[in-house]
Amino acid sequence: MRWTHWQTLILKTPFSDLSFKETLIGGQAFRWSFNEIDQCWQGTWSKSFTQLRLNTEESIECRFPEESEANVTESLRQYLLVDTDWSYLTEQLPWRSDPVLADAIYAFRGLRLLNQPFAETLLCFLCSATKQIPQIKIMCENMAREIGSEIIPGGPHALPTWKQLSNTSESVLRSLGLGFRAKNIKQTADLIAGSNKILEEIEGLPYEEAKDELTKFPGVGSKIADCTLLFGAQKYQAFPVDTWILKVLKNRYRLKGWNKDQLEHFGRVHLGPLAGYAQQFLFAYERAQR
DNA sequence: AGGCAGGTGGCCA
DNA sequence: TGGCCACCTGCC
Repeated sequence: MRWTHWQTLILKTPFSDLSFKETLIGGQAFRWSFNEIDQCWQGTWSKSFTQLRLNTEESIECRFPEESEANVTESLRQYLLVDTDWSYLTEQLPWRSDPVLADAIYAFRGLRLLNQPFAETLLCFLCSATKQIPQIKIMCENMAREIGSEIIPGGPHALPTWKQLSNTSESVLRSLGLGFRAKNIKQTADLIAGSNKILEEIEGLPYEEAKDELTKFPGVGSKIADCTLLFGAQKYQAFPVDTWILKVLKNRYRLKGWNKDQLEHFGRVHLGPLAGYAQQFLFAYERAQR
């Protein structure tokens, strides 16, 4: 594969080495890996494929297969939200009165949320139930390879569309290692394929309504709906409570005995309209201690 | 070798 | 409402 020359992308907010890596493979996206031969990160989203490396902290370099669509650089800029002022958003978080959050922000300075395609985000997180990140990545790779379309001739495949998934049998999905998630994905695919523009409509709804709609899909509960809205629809008030956040809240915030609904409510009230961004810091911080 | 992992949904008190 | 459990599969 022939690559374009490396281009520089200036970032409004710098990364650190740690936050760059955490942003790509920390668990909000499952389509990035380190290419040892080229010594850079590579990943796919939508119909795009790119390689990235951290240049200075204020900029990254990117390149694309020569056959890429003309707008691929702009697509990457939107995916990475290069013009968003993440340091300003971080300032809005209640770290001044919250030493746990302050520590997490300090450790992962420059961490950001990606702006992933909504449909793909839903699919990836439907795979995530009781699975660790490496396993989720394998499921996504398998689906892309066997069902998704080639992005570049001879290159990687995109994740399948919901249309492609609805044309795939549950047993084929099971053969790709999805386990009991295969049934949920198949049924969700049939619902989406049978209703024109339903995902676009949900993505455009206000947070609460979008969450209500998403949880109507089989296999999508509160946590997966919140991940989909946070990482795939830029609804930053979404506050996914998973096992790691449960640990943070129960142990570091001393909220043992609270149930999940109460903890979700606590997060929303205490962390405010950017609760999801705060969650990403807390998640990274807690996982780093394991 | 058995238990557990970025959950969800159904069932029962 | 709240607790318990099955559900696939792979990995330690």
